[in-house]
Amino acid sequence: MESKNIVTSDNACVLQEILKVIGGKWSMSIVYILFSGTHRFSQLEKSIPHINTRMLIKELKTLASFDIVSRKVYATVPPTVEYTLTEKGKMLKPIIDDIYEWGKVNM
Amino acid sequence: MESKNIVTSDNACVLQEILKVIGGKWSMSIVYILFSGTHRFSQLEKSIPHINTRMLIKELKTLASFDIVSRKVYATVPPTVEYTLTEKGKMLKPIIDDIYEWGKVNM
DNA sequence: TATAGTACTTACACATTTGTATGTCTTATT
DNA sequence: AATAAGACATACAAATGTGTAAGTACTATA
Repeated sequence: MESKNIVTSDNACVLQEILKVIGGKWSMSIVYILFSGTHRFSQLEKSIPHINTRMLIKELKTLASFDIVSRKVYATVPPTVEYTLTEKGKMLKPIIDDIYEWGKVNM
Repeated sequence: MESKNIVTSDNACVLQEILKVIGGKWSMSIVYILFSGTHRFSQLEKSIPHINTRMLIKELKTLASFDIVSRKVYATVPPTVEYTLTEKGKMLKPIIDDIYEWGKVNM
């Protein structure tokens, strides 16, 4: 079952879908933070320098829609929301570790 | 030397630099093709469905500027140009393999 | 003389992503 | 009565990315 190193419509599609998840400016930073465990919205905001509210919201929404992170809402006042990586999200770890490794060696 | 899972300005920068390389719509497809060896411009164009000239040129230029691919020009008529992955480029293989793997399992 | 082949370049326009600023909701505190 | 806290939403603008169409250079071939 060797790959033939041809970019077909199929695997190009897969690549481009994945870029929707990890290709954004902030996605990998968010996922990286969540590797260390559940975080609240405000904690994420503090942990990621220079991100703004709108972007954090938007990325979390995207990540949730791809089932990379899960949201848990507590009906407190003011509201509390926790974000946690799903199993699918946790499986991104080798990719992001590799990327970091590559970056450290090559940049 | 455990990482502390904090996105600093430094490592966020690394992530964002890497996205300039692998974050474009076509970059990973090009690199993927080049894993199988040196290709000419026209071969790349044929191997990657739906890419257009301008985008291929532009991505190759970016990849070359990051020293991911190298260009070799032959003074023939019409001109011949060969593109090959550099060592740095070849080191992207585990990343892209992981991404594919993740995609196959999760999408 | 016209056309084809190869590797581009340029100008323009449309689309998507990102950023900035401000507003909303509910209740407790000053 | 005004303010703060937490997690958003909304409107708008600026910045980037992507696509389309056409053109360039040189020479061999029909």
